[in-house]
Amino acid sequence: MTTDTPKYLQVADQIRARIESGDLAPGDRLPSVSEISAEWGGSSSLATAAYRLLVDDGLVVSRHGAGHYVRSRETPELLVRQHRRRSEDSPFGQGVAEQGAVGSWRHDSTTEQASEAVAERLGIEPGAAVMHTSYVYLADEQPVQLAESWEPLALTGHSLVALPEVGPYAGVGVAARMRVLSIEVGDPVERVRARMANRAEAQALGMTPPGPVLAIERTYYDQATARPVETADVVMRGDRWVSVYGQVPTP
Amino acid sequence: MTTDTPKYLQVADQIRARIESGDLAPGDRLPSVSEISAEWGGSSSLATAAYRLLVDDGLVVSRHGAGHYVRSRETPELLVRQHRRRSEDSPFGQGVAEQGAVGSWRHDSTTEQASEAVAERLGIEPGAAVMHTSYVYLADEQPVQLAESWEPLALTGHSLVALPEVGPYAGVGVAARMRVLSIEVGDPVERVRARMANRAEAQALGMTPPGPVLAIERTYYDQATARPVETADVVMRGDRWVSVYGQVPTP
DNA sequence: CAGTGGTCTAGACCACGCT
DNA sequence: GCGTGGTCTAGACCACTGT
Repeated sequence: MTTDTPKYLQVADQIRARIESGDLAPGDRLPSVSEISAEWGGSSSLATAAYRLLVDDGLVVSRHGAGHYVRSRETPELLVRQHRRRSEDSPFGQGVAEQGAVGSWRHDSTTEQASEAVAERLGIEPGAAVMHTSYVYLADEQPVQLAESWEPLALTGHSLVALPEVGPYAGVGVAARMRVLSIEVGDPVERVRARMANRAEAQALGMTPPGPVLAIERTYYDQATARPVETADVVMRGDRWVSVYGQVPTP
Repeated sequence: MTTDTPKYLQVADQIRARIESGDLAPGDRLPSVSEISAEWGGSSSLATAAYRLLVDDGLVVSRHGAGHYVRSRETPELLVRQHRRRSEDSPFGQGVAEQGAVGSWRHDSTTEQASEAVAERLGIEPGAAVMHTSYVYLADEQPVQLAESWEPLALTGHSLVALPEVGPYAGVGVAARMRVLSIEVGDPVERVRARMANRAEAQALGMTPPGPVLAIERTYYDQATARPVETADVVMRGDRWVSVYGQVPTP
């Protein structure tokens, strides 16, 4: 009864088992590469390959010159994106403020002709005029979220709120701005995906190397007519954000 | 002016550059390990290490005995996970059926003592008895979704619905099963994250290499008492699933 | 069959940290 | 200084594919 699983996997599995059983606690130092070589025979590459697996899995951290250690369970501070009813704020400001961080953003608006995809999402004809705004959101000066937003210009026309981020209605969120036009918007529809950041996003979000992101396609509708009034692509660092939907019932 | 970047990284970077520039197209065969050894000198481990990086990055696939190939960009049909109100089905069945696929699942239930994390989410004492069920969901025989579910045993006790997937109430979803106990559950609260699959998940979901996943922490509450009745960790392939929240208003 | 990738050995050299 | 991990060599053997 020979085992056909490679030896370096056996080594890794044994160490993993000792970690998961609690035999080795977070922060504990693991056997050195040469200790493993002595115990299992073979060359140093064996232990190195085993540790590489565990490091890739995030179970172990290696400190050059000091040894391998069981990773301490640091759950990085998570920013929360609460999808809340009847909120007047922009969804971004809420979560950041609740974490005690300082939120801010940069933006850039231009009018363009709706692409086929945007037109589809806004229920308008391709080529119709839309206001396109790009956002970069910062928490404590660190970019953490990107968004591209589109609104039909036919809706906001030449009103005070045509430019989302200019004038008295800057930064208050779609719901409040639309109310100026006597439009009531309800909860948005959000389509959430997980994917890898592309290079531009990774650079903008300071992710080296590129990591997973939450990509949300969000659309607000006029509650009276069910017509879309704003659609946006929101991209957030997967390691920093949780997007929350629904709420605990109040009995 | 020597470069201090390791040689295997240089090899990997050069191949990556050729792929990203389009010089090497998806599906193209890459230089063999021995060809690289001949070109760069050194042993086969050099090329092997370089290819390991690229494979881990998802840029390259290796076929044992056949060579390394530029990964082809398959964007498969997206399955939709609709988070819908007043639904009696389990959330999984809906989306799959709408895509014309055949959904099925495997499961495995055991009773255990609640861990600290699970107890926190269920609002019970750590160590209290819970029913723990592991699910693997398949669409057209392909595993596409994993879930770990916990329910307080104090709730379902020795009733017909203590085992989620046994008896007349198998596969109908939490809402319908809880109604048997005269418990009305509302919409769940979902906390959505994006992260990389760990190796076990990647293997279970057939993701080679590990890719981004949607990780959803879902909790159902008793609407009358606001007490949690079920909590689950759901993991879905990020390249296959969209999770949808909210709905277009009906004027 | 020849060619390929995956695993593994035995050991060398270097960069790093003080466990 | 000495032990540590990270890189690298030269090559062996096996498992797999048909490029």
